Amino acid sequence: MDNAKIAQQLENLASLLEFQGANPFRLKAYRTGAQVIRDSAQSIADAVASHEDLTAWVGVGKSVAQKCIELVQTGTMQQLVEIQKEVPPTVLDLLRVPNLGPKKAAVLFKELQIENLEQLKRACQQNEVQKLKGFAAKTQQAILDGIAIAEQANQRMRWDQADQVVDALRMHLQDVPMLKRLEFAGSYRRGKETVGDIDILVVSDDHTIVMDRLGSFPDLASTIVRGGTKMSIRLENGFQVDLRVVPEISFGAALQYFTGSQTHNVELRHRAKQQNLKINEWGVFQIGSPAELENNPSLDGWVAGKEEQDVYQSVSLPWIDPHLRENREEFAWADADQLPKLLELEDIRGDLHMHSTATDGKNTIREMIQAAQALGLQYIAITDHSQRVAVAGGLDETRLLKQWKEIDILNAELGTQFTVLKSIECDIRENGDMDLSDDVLAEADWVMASIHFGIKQSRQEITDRILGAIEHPSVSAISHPTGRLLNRRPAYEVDMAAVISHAKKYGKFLELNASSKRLDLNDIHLTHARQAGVRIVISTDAHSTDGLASMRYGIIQARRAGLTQQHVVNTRSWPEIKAMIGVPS
DNA sequence: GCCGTTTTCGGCCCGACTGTTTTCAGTCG
Repeated sequence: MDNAKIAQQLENLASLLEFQGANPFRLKAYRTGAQVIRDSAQSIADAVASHEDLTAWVGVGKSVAQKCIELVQTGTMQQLVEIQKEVPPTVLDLLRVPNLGPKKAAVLFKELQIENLEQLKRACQQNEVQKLKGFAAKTQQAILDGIAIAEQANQRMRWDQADQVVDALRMHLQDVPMLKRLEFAGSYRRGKETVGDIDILVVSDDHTIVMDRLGSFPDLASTIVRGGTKMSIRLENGFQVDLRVVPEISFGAALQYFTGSQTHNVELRHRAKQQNLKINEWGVFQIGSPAELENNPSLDGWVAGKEEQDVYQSVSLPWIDPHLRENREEFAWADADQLPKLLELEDIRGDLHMHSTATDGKNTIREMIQAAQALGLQYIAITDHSQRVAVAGGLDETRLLKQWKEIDILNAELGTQFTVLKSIECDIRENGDMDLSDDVLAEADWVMASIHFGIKQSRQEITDRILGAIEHPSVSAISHPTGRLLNRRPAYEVDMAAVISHAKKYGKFLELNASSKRLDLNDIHLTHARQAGVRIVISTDAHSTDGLASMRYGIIQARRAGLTQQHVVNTRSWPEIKAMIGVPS
């Protein structure tokens, strides 16, 4: 059982206990434990096998440790099994309904035996819900509205989709009269691969005019709440947009607060408290000061809040990049004054994964070269599909060798200014064989190996296929190593810890596929690769000249994993990369 | 349930908004 599964079980346990009204701090403890376990590069299963003391991990105490041991050794958690006899797991669906939290859901379960969305909907329609104490007509209607939202796709947006919504909102809001500052916060600003809602932060002396403008956004479906400083709307596509209007003196504190993540903020405020300070969205305050009592930044006791870096500075921390704010390593780095200089788009010198019209790409090699040159790149690899990918017109050896002759001619034309690598995205067949002969692969400049078929195989089979490819002398990198498609297809079963250690041993690279639909590896796997010393290649997998712009999505993902220029191979010249392939890192 | 450079007990981040209320609980972020 891997860390993610263990974390999921702990979270389920916390949610079901919450339903039963358990001590909130106990739930917090389980959820903290789950996050620590999910983020850790070390396998819990391995730690249990070697009788390691799990309570040495901060956030894991006696109880969570015992549950981990039980899960690893037996595959189940008795306490979870027991509680599921009392509370059916389907009740967790109820918690996805906006306006319905654990307290109200528990009442509905207890009083009306409601276990799922279908039963809840019927109870509302039959006016059973509004008869309950603490519920009334408005609450019943709010639940009914919420069910419709929960039944909708209810997915998080991919970051690139959120980016488009943000652009539209910015265009709509930026010329509001008397608008002093406008910023987008939340998981969008943290660059998370998917975004749950959009958070807008505004400084203006006139709250009404800003909120009225948001209320006229063309894609608006409904206004959820509107108060003095806060407004929430729902868009036609179901997504929520939150607006906060704050005074100029509070902008930094509010930006920090609404950027999150929640666990990052909890840690920051915890540190503030130890220094007799309190941080909220209005600023940093001396505890017990008049301003703290009044929440009025103009009074004494206000310490900081105008700029985000002032907030961090007030608790003796350097400004921390939003991409790192997940309460993983950033505070330890900040304490040691070792925050990394994160990778930037300008650091990238080449793109080592793209397709041409020879297979399923939309542009010719010459067009891809021109587009790459326009972006300032020094080299590209044309990595068309191999023959196994028949639907894409994958290349057999004859066609591949012909393409390489074409590339020779182009390189002769280009001179020393730009280099096109003779490459291939070679499939790892279901039986573990490479899709092209060793002789042909040996002639390539650059070989990426990837899995497109047999993705339902067992964890062991898929892992073995990838480990075999890593060992192949001609393979340089494994592309989109987990095969996931965001919001569409989960990762296939693969032992990433084994892949990472094998890549290290054989000096091969792992790809961060920058396509906004993939972003594969994810931030956690990238972090583990960095910690293990495995080098990463970030590439676009472009199927057209436009696709080359996807590099920026990969940069954000890499930054979230704390990657710097030195962790990423294609920040180097091609000859430097070539010298690194197959050299254990 | 977890934690500790004030603590092995006593605290655990913090505030806005809504609805059902006579002063606050629930939900959300």
